[in-house]
Amino acid sequence: MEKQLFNSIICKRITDLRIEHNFTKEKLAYESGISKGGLSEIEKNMKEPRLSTIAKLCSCLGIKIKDFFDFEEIDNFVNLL
Amino acid sequence: MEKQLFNSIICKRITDLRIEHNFTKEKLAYESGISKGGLSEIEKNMKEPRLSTIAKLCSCLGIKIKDFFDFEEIDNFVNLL
DNA sequence: CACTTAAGTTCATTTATATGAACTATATTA
DNA sequence: TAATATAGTTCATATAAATGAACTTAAGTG
Repeated sequence: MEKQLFNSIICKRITDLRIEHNFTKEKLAYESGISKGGLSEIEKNMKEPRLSTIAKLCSCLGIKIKDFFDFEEIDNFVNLL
Repeated sequence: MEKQLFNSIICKRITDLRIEHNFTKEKLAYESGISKGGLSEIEKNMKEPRLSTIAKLCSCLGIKIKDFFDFEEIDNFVNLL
């Protein structure tokens, strides 16, 4: 089942950052300390990642949480909540 | 049960912003479209708010999500994840 | 071709959050 | 005092995310 629009851009953001940093799903999951099955389902927009999950990913990718949420598409959708 | 340190500063952030904007828990919950019971437990650090919940609160408070995560204490704890 | 390895997906189970109703506490006032 | 209203809390239930194992897929290689 497809989740909401807001979640879909968050999940896409994870994929974009992962590719940008040259990680496979498997590697990012392992090094972040989350399950690769979970990351797979998140990137396919099948679940909404928990905040603590996003924090682990950010820590692994070396970016601040506020910067995770600082990207173009997000501002178009926040108003729809 | 007390939740992790990272979550505690996120929950405190919600309380701080709510007070700053002169909302009661009841009013913020109602206007954000979340349950007041849930908000109560979040502010008491009994649960980790979902990202979509934080997004609703930010929308109601009129702040961007990236700014929600832009505050002093957060940088001290991200490295501990 | 058969085998191995790496990457990704699926799913049953465990664990956790969101809801809404019932409850407590406090203040106000008729 | 009894009644009402407002704010906040607790908890059973419903719903959803995280895990880990089993699975698929594809690439490479003896």
